[in-house]
Amino acid sequence: MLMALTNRQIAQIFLNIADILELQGESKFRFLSYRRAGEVLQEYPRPLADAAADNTLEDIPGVGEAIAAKIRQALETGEIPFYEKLKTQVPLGLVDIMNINGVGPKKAKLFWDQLGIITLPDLQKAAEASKLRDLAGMGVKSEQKILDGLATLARQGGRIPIGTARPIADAIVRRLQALEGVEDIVAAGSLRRGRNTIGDLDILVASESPLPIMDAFVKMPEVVRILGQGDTKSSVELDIGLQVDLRVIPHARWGAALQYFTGSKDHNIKMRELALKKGYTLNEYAFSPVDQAGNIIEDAPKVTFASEEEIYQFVGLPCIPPELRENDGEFEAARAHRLPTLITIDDIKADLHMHTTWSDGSLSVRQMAEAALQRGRKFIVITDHSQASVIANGLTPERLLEQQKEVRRVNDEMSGKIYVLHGVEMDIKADGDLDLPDEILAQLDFVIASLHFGLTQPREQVTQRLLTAIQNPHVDLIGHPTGRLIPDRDPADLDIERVFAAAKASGIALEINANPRRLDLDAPYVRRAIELGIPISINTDSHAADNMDLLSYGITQARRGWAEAKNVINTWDYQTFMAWVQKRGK
DNA sequence: GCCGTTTTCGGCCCGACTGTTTTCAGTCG
Repeated sequence: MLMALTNRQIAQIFLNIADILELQGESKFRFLSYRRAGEVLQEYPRPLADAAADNTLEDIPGVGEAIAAKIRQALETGEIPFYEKLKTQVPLGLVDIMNINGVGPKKAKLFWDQLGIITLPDLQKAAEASKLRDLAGMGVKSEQKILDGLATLARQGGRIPIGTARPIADAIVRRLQALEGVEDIVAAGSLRRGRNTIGDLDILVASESPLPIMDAFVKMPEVVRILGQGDTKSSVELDIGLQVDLRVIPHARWGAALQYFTGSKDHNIKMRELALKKGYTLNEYAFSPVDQAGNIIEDAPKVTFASEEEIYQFVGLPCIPPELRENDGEFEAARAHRLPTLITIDDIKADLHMHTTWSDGSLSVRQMAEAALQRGRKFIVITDHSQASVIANGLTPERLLEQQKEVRRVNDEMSGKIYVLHGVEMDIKADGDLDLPDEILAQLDFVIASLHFGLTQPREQVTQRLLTAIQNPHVDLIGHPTGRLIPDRDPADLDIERVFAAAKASGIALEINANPRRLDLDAPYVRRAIELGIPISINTDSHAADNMDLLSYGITQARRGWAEAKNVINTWDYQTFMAWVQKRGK
């Protein structure tokens, strides 16, 4: 029996193919095609088997005839002969070696050819034995840089969650902002686009005097290593293994710089192509007129802008919000004037998922209501855990009904300043049963059903559990549907299209859990759910007052999923919301 | 290998910094 390859596994194969082809000196356009396909497939929301079945593989951007054929091979046989052949020509360990900062295809090949190095430990040993410094183009400094890079890789191992990165970025921004000569400052890059995880921080500063700012930057206390320091650009590594890049530019060129350093890379490539069609080359500073051959016309004036809006306007487009800049349909939508009016945090009126001291929260019902009121919420639902979550002190039916009295009392006490509703976050048990009987659920204002255990069950089993919950008429929302935790727990292996189909049929809402460790649903799924007309709900799952401030992460995720206010039930007023839950069979 | 408001063929984004070099290749974002 063949084990089906996941989208991510197939994507990784294409990324590896790209690295191997690059190392072999293949045409850059060829290996870049494989890399782009790999990157796109990592994010593709549908199972590739489904796309193969309905013949839409080649509709995926970056996937043409050749790559579609290879995806089919992977799905049908579990391997791609072309990839198997490449692996006999180039050891796969070289792909890891190319991931070291400062080592690219040329160096990796050099180490392999000259010293037979094919794994990270091989490289470590050779560097420690001072064997790298005598190779052509190498020296003592390069050798040390590789040892540093190996240490970084071991310490950090990849991207960090946005919930960790954003506070660090905010702190750096606040510190640099206080310096003389800083006219403007922003954290750009994948942080500004709101990605779930951040590879490194890109800080952009507008100033006429970069040097003192660079100096203060590289001397920040948490800096353990200076990776580079130039006139306009510096890079450092922080104690937690995070790389931070600083760019300083004059304010008159802020627009192009901000656009450029926000990315994504693919989005920017597209922007430059659009500029070229208008007869300009675009870099991080300005549009420069080019001649027929594509050479910059030296004496022609360059076009600079202070705002991003003007950059987009110059290529004939409305400004594309940072969260959409992934070259994933946003240019087509912009050209057709069909960009979504993305939801903002000000659209949110309610938080429908929160815990109190009745289960594993740290505040009372009353205290949570006051904290929510303080943050401008118009209504909330108290949704403590149900009995199966023993560790979280989950509620038995008796305690749940006991709690309801308190919730009703608090609602009265708040006298309309904020409405406090009573619900539950009910477990979908590992055996597939729901944790509370229908006659209890029927007495609640709002019911969330969530998977907390058995997340590693086989696809059919875990999917069926969610379907059971979705088809129960008392359940209104599926909480954190895939159960993933960033960065350490993979999502459950759901047949997500079946989940969506069932949700669509039952009219249930799906959650974007705003906690930055969850951010579940992920943005591509949000976009797909919205396409299908499934209501989305953004909630903080708060266990304490300050958890409510994590809402912005959920909003960002919704925006990345192209969500408008109308797609999100938390934007409804109290009466509309109550009418919806009552119509659902209460 | 992908792709098309100039194209189904002939293009395919751009600059900063480093380390090793005497003018630049490699790497990165």
